[in-house]
Formats: sequence, structure tokens, C-alpha cells
Amino acid sequence: MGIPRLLVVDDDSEMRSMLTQFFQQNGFIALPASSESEIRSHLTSGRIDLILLDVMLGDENGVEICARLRAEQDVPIILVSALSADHQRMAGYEVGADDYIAKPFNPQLLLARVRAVMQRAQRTPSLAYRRRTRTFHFDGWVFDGKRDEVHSPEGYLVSLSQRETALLKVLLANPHIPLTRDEIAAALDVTGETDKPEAQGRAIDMLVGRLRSKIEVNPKDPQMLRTERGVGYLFTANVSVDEDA
Amino acid sequence: MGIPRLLVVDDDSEMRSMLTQFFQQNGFIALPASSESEIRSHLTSGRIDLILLDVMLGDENGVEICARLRAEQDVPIILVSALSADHQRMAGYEVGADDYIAKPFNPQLLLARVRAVMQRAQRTPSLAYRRRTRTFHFDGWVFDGKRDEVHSPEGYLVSLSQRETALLKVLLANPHIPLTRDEIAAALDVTGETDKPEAQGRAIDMLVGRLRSKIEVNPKDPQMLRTERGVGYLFTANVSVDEDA
DNA sequence: GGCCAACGTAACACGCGGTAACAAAAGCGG
DNA sequence: CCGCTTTTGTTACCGCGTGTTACGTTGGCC
Repeated sequence: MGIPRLLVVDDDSEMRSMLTQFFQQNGFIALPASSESEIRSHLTSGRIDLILLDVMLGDENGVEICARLRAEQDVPIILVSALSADHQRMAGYEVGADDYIAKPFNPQLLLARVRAVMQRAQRTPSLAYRRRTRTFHFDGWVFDGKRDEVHSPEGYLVSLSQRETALLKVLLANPHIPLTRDEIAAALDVTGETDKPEAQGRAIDMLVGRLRSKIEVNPKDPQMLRTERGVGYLFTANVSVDEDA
Repeated sequence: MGIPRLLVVDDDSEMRSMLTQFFQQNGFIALPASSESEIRSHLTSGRIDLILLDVMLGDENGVEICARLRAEQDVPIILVSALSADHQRMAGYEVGADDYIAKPFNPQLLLARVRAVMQRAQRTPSLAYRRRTRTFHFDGWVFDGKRDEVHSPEGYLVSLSQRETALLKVLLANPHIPLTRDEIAAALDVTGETDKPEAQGRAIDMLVGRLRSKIEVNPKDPQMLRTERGVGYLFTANVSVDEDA
């Protein structure tokens, strides 16, 4: 596939150059853009593997641009927003974005998300990303990606809380990758201010514990949602994704 | 089998040439590469006996590359990382790496690991390395390679701590080779800074003692986990490995 | 045998993480 | 607006794994 080519769309020039530099340093080819027309010219003039699209674009609206692009193209899109409202996030998903991340963000997390989306795109190149409904399978469990519930291997329906669902999504997006509590918290709280290095208590521990009690056969000896002592948590389950639906 | 052919994957060119030179001097054919696409082209264009894969590859992630390669190929992989986090190590194992070593590393230890992995691969040439579940047998004991437990010759289940399991893995990878405490510590702590010649207390002694108390018939007169006075410890047991499972 | 360094290990200390119990916050219906 | 329920975060407690210390024992060497 060669070097991944990434389009950075933001109307703030400072943000734009910061992001392009960051991605260049991490081995991407990062191209700046600030409007829908610029995006389109890039798309027609060369290969673009992923678009990082700011939601607030001055006179234009990233969500709508995303919807329009998606109606025509298969290119993966990650929406970026300074708005902390959670519902915006859902709006983004429904419009067809592949992921949604809040500004300011943890650079490492952004990188991880970008890579995750690109890998998915690579695995299922053509049809992917037209329909938004994705179904996740892991260790016999089934998660439809939108409702706050999962189906157990035996067929039972287990209902989750919003937070538990959000955690599950984070885990499903990063299987076999250890996540620190801070990373998880940042991924959960779209309101996440990066300038908040303060300890966030043991909320994540509790959340993990509660999710475990619902989806682990034996919560005392977790098989999927493992603890990495001194580090964080690790989701060890082979995740497969059903596009379509 | 001829001269072993080894692929050195690292994005730092200095590191790459240092490693390739080192292996060339030790009788390997070492080929440099720096990206997943390069790896793939090498794999298709010629025989590769082992891949030494850096975890941090700028834009790409070694762990994920490892997982992808493993889904398709049988080639042995050793992950190399500068990350000091121990969890990465486990993540590597679970993703299907045959071994995992921290940077900066002891060159001799690296050589030993490389040889160990290649020998295993040679013993079980064709089917090997598709399934990740490797089972180790030694003196009637059985270790499944991933759970923190061993089965005694009599069939009892003995549970180990993470650290004890890690130690056991090191020993199983180096049977009949005397290991100094420093070597063991370096192999255990991926946090191993080579610039840390400071004494690390008697932690290894304790660890060895605790493992002995669990797997030696008579811990006072150890048969498998022997001490080499003034040197370190030596694992004297014939180790055999079951691929597949 | 006597000396000393190396080793085994019991006892202790410490930190991390699980979790019960409680408190605070968010929904929800009247 | 007010109770009630559900969800979410906090606090406190405890167990477990792991490293350190201290002391006893072993084994080599003179």
C-alpha cells in the first residue's frame, strides 16, 4: 500500500500545520486542506487513504461535508471536533464517519484511531464504509454497534449501560493493544481536555469491573478483558466485524 | 537448511545497519527492511527464516503487522521494542510473536533467542506457526504457554504468578544454558535499561525460590532449576515443544 | 577446621488492583 | 418541583504479588 496518504482538513491554519507535521513525523504523507472544494480536488487528483475532517469549518459544516462525500465515495473519514457534546458524536457516526474524536486530543490516541480505521479499510477495500451499521463478533459474543446490549454466546441478551457500551467500543477498536487508564478515559470522554493530567480516581477500574461482571464467564478470572498490572487493561479476543446489515 | 536468512525490520537506519552487520558477523544472511510492504516483498521474493520486527515503526505498528503476517504466513517473528512497558510484551505474545525482546538488548541474548526460535521452527517445519498455541513439555510437566499455570506429571494443576510464568518462559527458551541473574532480569523486565548496571537486589533469587517451591519435587534439592554457584541459574530439563494443539 | 562469600528463605513492607458500600448525578414520571 | 430509580464516581478495605531485609546455611578455599 506504500506510504499512507492523509488529508488534514481544518480551517485553523495553526492546527492544520501542527497536525500535518505530526503525521509527517509519524510516517504519513499529510496534505492540508481547509474547504470542501479543496478536499474534492485532492480526491480527484490523487489517492487519499483517509480524511481527518474538522467539524467546525467556519462557514462550512464538517458533518454535512462528510455526509455528502460518503454519498459518493468510500474514502474513510474521521471527524474531529472541539464540541464536547456527546450527541454530536453520535451524529457523526450516523452520517457515516468511521470514527469521531474530540479536540484537544491525545496525539497517540489519534494515531491509534487513524491506524485502526485504515486497517479496517484495507481489509475490506471496496464495499466497506457505505453502510454504517457494523456488527462486532468476539468470542461468541455479538454486539450490534449501536444498542446498549450484547448477545452472549448462548444467545442471552445482556444489557449494558451507556458507559459500559462506550468502553466496549474502545476495546473492540483496540484488541490486543494494552490501554492505559488515561487512554481509556480520553477515549470515553469526548469532552477530554488533554491539559488534564490530573488523576481521575478509580472510575475506570469500576467501569471495567462492571463490564466484566456482565460479559465474563468468571469475572474473577477474566479471559477477554485482562488486567495488565501497573499498566492498564488489554482486550484479548479476536474481533471480527460485519459490515453490511 | 543452509545459511539462515533473517529479515531485520526497523525504521531507524542506524539500528538497522547495526543489527544486520551484527548478524552477518554471526553467520546469518541479514536483510534490512523498514515497512510492512518491504517485508511482504521480501517474503514473496525469497526464503525468510525469521523476522526481527521492531514494534515502533513510525507510522506502522509492529504488533499489528505481526498479527497480520501471522494470519497469513508461518514465518517466525521476534518482536523488538524500546517500550519499557511489560504489557507490550504480553501483547506481543498473544498476537503470535515467537519471542519478544527489549531494546537496548544484550546482543548475546538476542542471538540466543533468535537461534532458539529458529531451532523450534526447524524441528516442526511445515505445519508450525499457524496456530499460536504452543505447549511445552519438560520432565513430565506441561505448560500451555499462555495461562499462568502448569500441569504436574501427576496431573495436578499448579498455578503460577505472572512473574513466575515469565521466568519459566525464559528458562524454557534457554535450557541447558547457564543464565546470570542480570540476564534473567533483563529478559523479564522489558524495562531493562542496559545502562543500569546497578545491583537489583535478590529479587531473582526469591523468584527462583518461589518457582522451585512450586515445580520441584524437593525444593531443597532442585533437579530442574539448578543453581550455578557464583554464576546464576541453569535449567536442566529436556524441553520439547508441541506446535498446533 | 575456620573463614567468607554466595545462596535459601522467612518475615516484612509496599503498591496495585478488585470490590463493597456509599455518595453524587442523571433520568423519569408524576 | 419532588421523590424514586438507575447509572456513575469515590472512598475504604483487603488480598495478592513482588521486592527487601535479615539471618541461617552451604560450600569452596586456605
